[in-house]
Amino acid sequence: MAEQFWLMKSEPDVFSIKDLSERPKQREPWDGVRNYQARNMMRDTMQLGDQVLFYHSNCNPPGIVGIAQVASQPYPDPTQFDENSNYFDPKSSQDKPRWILVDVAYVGTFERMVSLQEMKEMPELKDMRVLQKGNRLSITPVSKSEFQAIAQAGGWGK
DNA sequence: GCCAACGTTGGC
DNA sequence: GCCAACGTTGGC
Repeated sequence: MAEQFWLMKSEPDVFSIKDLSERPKQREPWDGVRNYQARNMMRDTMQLGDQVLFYHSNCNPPGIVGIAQVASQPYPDPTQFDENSNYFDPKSSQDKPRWILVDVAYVGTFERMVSLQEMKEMPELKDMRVLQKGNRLSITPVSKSEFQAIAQAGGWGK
């Protein structure tokens, strides 16, 4: 399959790209997703090695701060079984897990953040899913040209 | 903190 | 299956 690209949102107060870069293996299960569309993309469409734009949400300013990649096959999100977790789901079971995730690995941090504001001003990104009004999905597909435009704006790969 | 947009729940 | 009520997201 051709290489694919994604945007994944994370609140930096909860889990930032710096947190990812400081993990011992620079990799982390992308847990806590409790939206079926986002789950389905991790479960059904993501492939090992897919490139990910790491987006900081619910902060000031929001925007894309770096690059990660898909680092595992899909598997059940362990937090859904943990009664002490905020992400515990009493309707899920080991037999029939409801929530599926992939691991994400650190690739690099941009020289400079590409803010949401800037993204809205880039003509190459006018059709980008995450910029459409009312979009709240935490995982969205990104085209290769969109990915490249953002990476370049972030000073990546020079 | 506000609130628009959207997803989920549950009564019927 | 409809839809009102409610909860969450996330920019501002």
